[in-house]
Amino acid sequence: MAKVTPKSGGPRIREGGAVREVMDRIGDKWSLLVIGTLRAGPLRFGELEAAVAGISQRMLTLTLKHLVEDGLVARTAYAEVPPRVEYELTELGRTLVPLVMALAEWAMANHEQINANRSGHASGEGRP
Amino acid sequence: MAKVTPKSGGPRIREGGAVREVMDRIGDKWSLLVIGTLRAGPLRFGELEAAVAGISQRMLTLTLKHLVEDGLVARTAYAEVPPRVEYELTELGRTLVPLVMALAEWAMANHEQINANRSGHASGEGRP
DNA sequence: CAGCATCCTCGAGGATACTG
DNA sequence: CAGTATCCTCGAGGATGCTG
Repeated sequence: MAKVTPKSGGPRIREGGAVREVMDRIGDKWSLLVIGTLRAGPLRFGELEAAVAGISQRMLTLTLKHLVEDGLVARTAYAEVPPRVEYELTELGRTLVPLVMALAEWAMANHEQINANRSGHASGEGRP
Repeated sequence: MAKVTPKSGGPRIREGGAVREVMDRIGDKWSLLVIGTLRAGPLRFGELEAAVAGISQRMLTLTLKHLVEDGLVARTAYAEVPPRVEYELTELGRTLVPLVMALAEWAMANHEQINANRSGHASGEGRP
């Protein structure tokens, strides 16, 4: 996989590889939800589990592991009992917050219209 | 259910339902790729297939069908032979373009760093 | 509390072939 | 050219139980 078909005149962007690559990482709903949830500050595992609510413990573990690996989230374990672990966005992760929030806001602003379109999409879809 | 966004003061956003819902639709990589590809103007089925390149014909069909149902993409079939069908973003779909592009640009700007972090994520991930 | 490990299901998605 | 139909695989992801 490589270049996209260069279209005449249009401001073409090299979206082939990088976007796909990154999307495979942060493109899944859990990652985006977690990032959005962490934007306010550090949270513990349990807090995240409650905040995202709907995510399984396994998925939260995996998602966090990936995000930490990618350097989007920092994990801090406090060696005490009971164990406490906090997750927070790194600088890199924070640069993603505005995009995630924009997406979230778009979703909230338009999900009704989308639902409406989906129900009877023979009337006037797409024309707000 | 026209939820307002209390983004100022209380840094808590009602992201539970709507975001998840919309993410399930446009959150998959194919939808985002297709939307991004269509931003320059109408494209025919075959052009899209070539432009996205990596997408299977089946997935393109399904993705387009969903996007049309959601009112993000308009389908125009010209009754002629050989058949010609063009897809283009609706008004609603166009409002999503800036976000998609922002995501694409973020991806291209940071995928190297992410890859670096993933390889040896004990060095300087995130930017501590 | 935080988090691996295991089993199992279910549907996203690719390959292929056919049609209008 | 623009799909539709069918089969089949593979891995995302939930449920459950155990450990540090």
